[in-house]
Amino acid sequence: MRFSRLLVPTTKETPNDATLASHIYLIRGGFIQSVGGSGLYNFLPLGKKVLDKVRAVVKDELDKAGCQEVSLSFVTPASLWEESGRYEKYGKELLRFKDRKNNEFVLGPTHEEMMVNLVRQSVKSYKQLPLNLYQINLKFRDEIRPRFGLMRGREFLMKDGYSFHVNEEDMKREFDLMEETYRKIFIRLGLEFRVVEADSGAIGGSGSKEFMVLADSGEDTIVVCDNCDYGANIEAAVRKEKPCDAKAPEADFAKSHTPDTTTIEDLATFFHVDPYYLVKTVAKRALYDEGRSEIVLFALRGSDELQEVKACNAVDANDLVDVTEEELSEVGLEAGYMGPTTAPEGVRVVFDNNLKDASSMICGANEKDYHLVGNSFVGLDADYHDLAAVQEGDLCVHCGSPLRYTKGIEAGHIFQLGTQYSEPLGCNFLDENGKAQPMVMGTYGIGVSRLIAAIIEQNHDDKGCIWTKESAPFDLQILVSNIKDEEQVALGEKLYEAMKAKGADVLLDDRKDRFGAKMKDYELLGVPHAVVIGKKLADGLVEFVSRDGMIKEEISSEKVLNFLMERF
RNA sequence: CGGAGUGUAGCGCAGUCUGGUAGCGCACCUGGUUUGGGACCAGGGGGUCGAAGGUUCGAGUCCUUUCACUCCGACCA
Repeated sequence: MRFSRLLVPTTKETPNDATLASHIYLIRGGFIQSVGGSGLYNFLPLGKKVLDKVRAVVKDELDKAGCQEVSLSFVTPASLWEESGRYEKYGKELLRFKDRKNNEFVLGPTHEEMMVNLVRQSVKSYKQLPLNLYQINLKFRDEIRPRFGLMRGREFLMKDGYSFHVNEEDMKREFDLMEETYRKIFIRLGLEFRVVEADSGAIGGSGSKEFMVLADSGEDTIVVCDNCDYGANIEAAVRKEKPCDAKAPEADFAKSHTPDTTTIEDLATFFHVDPYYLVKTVAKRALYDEGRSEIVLFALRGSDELQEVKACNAVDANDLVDVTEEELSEVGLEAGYMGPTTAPEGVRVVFDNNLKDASSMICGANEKDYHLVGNSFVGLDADYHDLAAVQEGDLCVHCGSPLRYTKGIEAGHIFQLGTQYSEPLGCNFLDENGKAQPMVMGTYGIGVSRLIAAIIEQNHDDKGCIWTKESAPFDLQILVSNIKDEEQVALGEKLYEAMKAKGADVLLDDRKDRFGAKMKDYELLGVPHAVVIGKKLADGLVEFVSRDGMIKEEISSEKVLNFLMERF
């Protein structure tokens, strides 16, 4: 391709809403173009090339692993979502609309229902299983707050795959195969990543893993162990039971007057105890289907923080929202003095696992200005769940080493679904005995357009993009410094034609601009290698540039063709 | 949905308080000079001033309504 013919509107100025490197450079480099803000983007020729290359890697590895590509209708009848029960559960991110006949449709952010529908219509026998089908298509998610360019757009390209099996065991085999396949994809794309245990969220199911591209700008906090390979999203991370060095307070059970002592900090000071021996009681309103909701008290140690996703899962709610003091009063609760043991009738209480058999605890008395001391939960029959967020320094359940936080970009997610969708949607097969059984499913996603952002987040410098080999828009860029110098042009053309003939994807910068402008554009676009044909050609020399580190190497102009032929 | 802002040329912005010819930088077009780090000179094109209504002789500017977008928070593959 000739630069003079290429539509790449590069700019010097950064768009004012862009803060992330990937967002800035993808826009400035003319890869993508914002469509009236709001998380919608056009892919310009260069962006489309990168997208296609990433997509090709994904497809190649999946096909090698035996998956089959399909393409599902983008518009989905709402009835399918009603069948699976997700129509209500999914919330406002699901874009819903009606056609002229007033039938309801959705634009799917993920396509479990559609794929199950496809399979239940065409697969009847165990002989046709297992099956792994995927598509790489646009998805739409009506984000509350789209931002960060391709990282969190509303419309995005995603690979979503679904596998169907006769039993759990075979599904797990496929799940492991997909993990391996995903690893290959991420490695080929040149990414530094970590596979972590995750919460399953709205997709549902159990045993899910996320592929996190490590980057400081990542939106997810992940907990990792440096000693072993344990890694988990903060939403799902577990830790070794936490001991406490501080002495337990000695007190018999009693009601204690504690005016103006409403925070854990105040209480710890007031009683001179470690927060470990205090009960933190967090009230949330849990939202369920059909608009039902209730106030739930989550009790955990004062030294811990509530992990909302865990809490939400513990009560099987669709969502948790904050409650106001007025709402608390209505059910007889007093902010700052809530406790799990004396909660008013009808208020649901969930205990953190860490409180099981705990003693010498201090908690709110559910009465203004009073706390209860000397509580013992030994043998207490209560609703116990893991509710606490793992903190840095907590110990790994596998090897006992300290855990630490890092940031990641979620670029892939694989789930063991089981029969969660096949059962309600009636996706059954006949087994050897002619008995109908629901298929056991797995589901696997990769955010393809998000991967592009992730690649740049991880691979850039202060000048622009540094594409990895398999994601680069071109293999090589040939930069003719002065387009009026016939010798330079002649060599540039010769190399360009020769490399093109060899099958390399080459970009020839034949524009009339000055050297500086061309160089800046090269750095911004981030093609892995360039040949710069400039002033030194008079001395028989050209430069070979590697974008990563901007390493320049002088090469004889006579030998450069051979050099390139060997290298590309 | 809560708080704060912004809508003026493709992009970034001034002009609005105090009503009176629609501006600047970048980008774009023409001609010329220039060609190793985003050049220079000269000339030029491009606007329903987010939308609707109102006040006024006159509205980008004042009033009312409305829409959109951005940022912080909550939330989220």
